[in-house]
Amino acid sequence: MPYTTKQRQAILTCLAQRRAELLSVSELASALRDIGSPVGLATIYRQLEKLEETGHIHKVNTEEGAFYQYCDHGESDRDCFLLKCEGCGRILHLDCSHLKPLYEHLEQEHHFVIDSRATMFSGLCDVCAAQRKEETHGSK
Amino acid sequence: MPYTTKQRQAILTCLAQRRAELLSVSELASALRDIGSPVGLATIYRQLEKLEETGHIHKVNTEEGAFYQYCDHGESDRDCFLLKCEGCGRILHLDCSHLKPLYEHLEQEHHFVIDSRATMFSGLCDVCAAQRKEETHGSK
DNA sequence: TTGCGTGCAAAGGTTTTGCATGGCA
DNA sequence: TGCCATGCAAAACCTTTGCACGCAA
Repeated sequence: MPYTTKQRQAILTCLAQRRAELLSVSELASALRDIGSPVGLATIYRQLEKLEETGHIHKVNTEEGAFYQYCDHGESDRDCFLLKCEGCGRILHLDCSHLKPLYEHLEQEHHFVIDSRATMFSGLCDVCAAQRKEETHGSK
Repeated sequence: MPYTTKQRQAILTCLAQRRAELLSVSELASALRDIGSPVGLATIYRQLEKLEETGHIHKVNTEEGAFYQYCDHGESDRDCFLLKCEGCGRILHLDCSHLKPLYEHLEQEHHFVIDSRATMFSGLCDVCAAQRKEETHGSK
């Protein structure tokens, strides 16, 4: 492990505590400010790059920009399944046993190896789907 | 179909002719200049957004920024499944009967409605997977 | 003490926006 | 004629870089 500075520590801790979410750099910056450990933007970018290289975190590029996620070192054979709601913009995590068989099928039959940590399913969460359905019925 | 302007036409033609590649906005702009149909940057961005909405092209967000690719899949109400190769960056289309049941499961059990046109599976295509495997064996 | 990490501010690049103009239906 | 698309330039953003200083090993 390289240097351990309090900034690096704070960044990693912050991401670890909110491991269920994907954080943008600005969200991370304000989260750090909120817990009383403000870190300069340049430092955040530099540390995130290093943390990604060392496998501590994962970077996800989306339509809305880059997001960072704590990486559970546990050799994550667990199905990590990301759902992005197009309605409210939130990113949900899901453990679902139906995924692995599908991925195996894709690999064996279609010769494509899925990277589940980088795969983001887009759609609507229950709240937004219900809301949209209501709107459709409601007017016009 | 909305207006068909020569700029829109030029952009789509340019992407179609180079459908094997992913083009960045600046690459697209200079390609348009090269064929004698220069288009303003703002217009390119605005048309790309529309072309993406109508399903004519794909937008790919990568580490190196956004890229655009012509979509061969046409209008089709058929289920269009997208695979993005992290190795070569290309987007592959796939018709696979295993996906629909999964999506139904997600909707019924996890209350998440998948938007298959917006969902991009990330991973490695057969070529890149083989290459990577080779590299791993080869050195170190 | 040494060298990497930090913060600030400036630079760089990309994408969006405002507004007057132009062209298709 | 009425709209929408266009082009330009400015603005807004995000990310990187240069440099002097600070702090962990």
